[in-house]
Amino acid sequence: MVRTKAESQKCCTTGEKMSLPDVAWAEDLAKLTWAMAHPARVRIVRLLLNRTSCVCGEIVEEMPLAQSTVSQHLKILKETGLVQGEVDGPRVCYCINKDAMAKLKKLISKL
Amino acid sequence: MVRTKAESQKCCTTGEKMSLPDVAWAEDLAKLTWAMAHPARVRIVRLLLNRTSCVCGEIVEEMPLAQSTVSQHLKILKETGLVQGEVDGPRVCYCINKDAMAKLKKLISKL
DNA sequence: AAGACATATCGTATATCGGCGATACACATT
DNA sequence: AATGTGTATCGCCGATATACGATATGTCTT
Repeated sequence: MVRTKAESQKCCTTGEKMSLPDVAWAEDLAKLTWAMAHPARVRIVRLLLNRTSCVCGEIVEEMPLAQSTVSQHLKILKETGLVQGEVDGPRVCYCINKDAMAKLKKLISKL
Repeated sequence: MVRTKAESQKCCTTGEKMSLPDVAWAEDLAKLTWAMAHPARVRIVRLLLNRTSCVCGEIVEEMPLAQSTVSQHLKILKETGLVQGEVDGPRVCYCINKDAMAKLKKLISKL
């Protein structure tokens, strides 16, 4: 337990009636944050933001993980919509879905 | 697989050399996002932001979860620093750690 | 000291994650 | 058709998350 007083922030001041935050919204945000809740996925997103795009193989090279593992993480990022994959001949080119990223940033910033 | 072309966003344009994003930073962000990666925890945070503070029991009442489960989620939020608990007599009063929240928002916004 | 109350922790069951190698699949080239 | 290359999926495993009831801990009151 935290037994020390909160130093710079007051606690236990009031208790207004609160409106139940809608569950759907919470699940929405949780889904997005969950996608970013793994260092590998954070790095992948970061990678894709630094470059304009990235072929899957390049991502694998940058990560200390097996190709199949990276592919799994990419799948998760795709499912949450944060990343898009475009088939480019024999390879797949990934890029950030800016709309989804914007949504994540908005939801977090409006917390 | 995603087989459709990304409509409004160009993909596979260039491939600049990228600097490996530091792992520590990724782990930092992943830890914070992981704390928010569950609807129940998102709702708890939301709850604490709406009110200035909240006694544990009130949180339990608002959630469709057992008291022990809520306590577990609170523990996770405390461990990541997003929330602070202050013992107030027989009860515990929780509030948001604004510094940690600011850090989360900053890390996300600077993505 | 004893009881009532609030919260944390323990123990357990189940589900999901995260990792890998092996394999399947898709596309391009020969 | 056959081969090669790049990527996705499968099957498996250990580790961890999630949920709960039961119990322990701690704090007020009587």
